[in-house]
Amino acid sequence: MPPPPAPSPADEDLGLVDGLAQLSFLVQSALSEIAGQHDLSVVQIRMLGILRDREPTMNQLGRHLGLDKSSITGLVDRAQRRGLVTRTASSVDRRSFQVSITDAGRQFVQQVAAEFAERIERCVAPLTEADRKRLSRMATRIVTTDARDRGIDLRTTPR
Amino acid sequence: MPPPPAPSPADEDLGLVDGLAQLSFLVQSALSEIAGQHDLSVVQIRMLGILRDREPTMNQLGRHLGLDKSSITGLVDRAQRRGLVTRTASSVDRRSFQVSITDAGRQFVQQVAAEFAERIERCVAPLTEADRKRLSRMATRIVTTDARDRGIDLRTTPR
DNA sequence: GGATTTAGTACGTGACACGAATCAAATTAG
DNA sequence: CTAATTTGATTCGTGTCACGTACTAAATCC
Repeated sequence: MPPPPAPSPADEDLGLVDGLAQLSFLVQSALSEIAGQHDLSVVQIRMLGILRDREPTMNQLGRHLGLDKSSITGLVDRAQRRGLVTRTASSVDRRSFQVSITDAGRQFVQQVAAEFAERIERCVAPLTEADRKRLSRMATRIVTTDARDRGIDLRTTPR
Repeated sequence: MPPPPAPSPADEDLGLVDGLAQLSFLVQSALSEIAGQHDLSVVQIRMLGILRDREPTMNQLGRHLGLDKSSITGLVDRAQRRGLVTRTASSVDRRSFQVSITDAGRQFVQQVAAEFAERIERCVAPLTEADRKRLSRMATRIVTTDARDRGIDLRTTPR
């Protein structure tokens, strides 16, 4: 949430909670803006990002994105209509499909990822190299711990 | 974007860019989940958070949220319908309204903020106290620098 | 005073997200 | 080996959100 500590003079610390909240809004809006320039939504990009090194079923994709399966159908529909992904009938379960990224989709995601990286690095420029290293470590730590906590999810999905 | 470095053994560093991206997804999903438990959306909560210590016009509110004015009408409409905010005719400009949070809205936002803080602190627990302090400082630094860069926005809006 | 800008609304469109209902295929029970 | 249940996915209806366009009324400019 926005700057609560209005009554400060110089550079007041926002506190961990508000700082992280605002940082997440910053990152998200950067992502949204860049994706938008390629006429893609954040969710679409997130999906493509997942599909970079995975070939999940609809269901698995839904779990990755934290979305209901009923949301996935439309998501994949739209992406497929634009030639970003494909549905392939599963050979083991005749009910399910494997979702794969197409070359076009891969190009998109690479382009967006590059622009995003550039943007983030610009935001992070005011930090010292040592701090950036620390920040990277800490973010990784938080994210992986959380992933572990809420049921394993890391690694690809070829199980 | 999800865990790209799959070929690692222990706790590989995700890198700054991916680490921050995933961290932002984590924060956002926490926020979304908590807001959802109170039957509110992230945007609604964000708006209420802004209105905690501001009383902007529709237009100013839109700028705070980075949304088009046409989006604001519906947003405020829905919130007003639920008794979370009010529109008050401006005394200086007969075209515009001041948007204010109601007591009910304030209660909601306080409750959500508390739960959110608790959740974030839990996520951040694996870090040492010193690291948490550093993380807070760095997040603040990034956020405030960015705000300064893209046209001043900090502080309340009584300009 | 007339032209232009500004604040907000109305309307249509489209992406998401969800829950409930549905169907077919797979799995489990008995 | 049927019968019952579970599971993968789709459809449909609803609601939020975001945008662009068009429009009204009030300010402001000249």
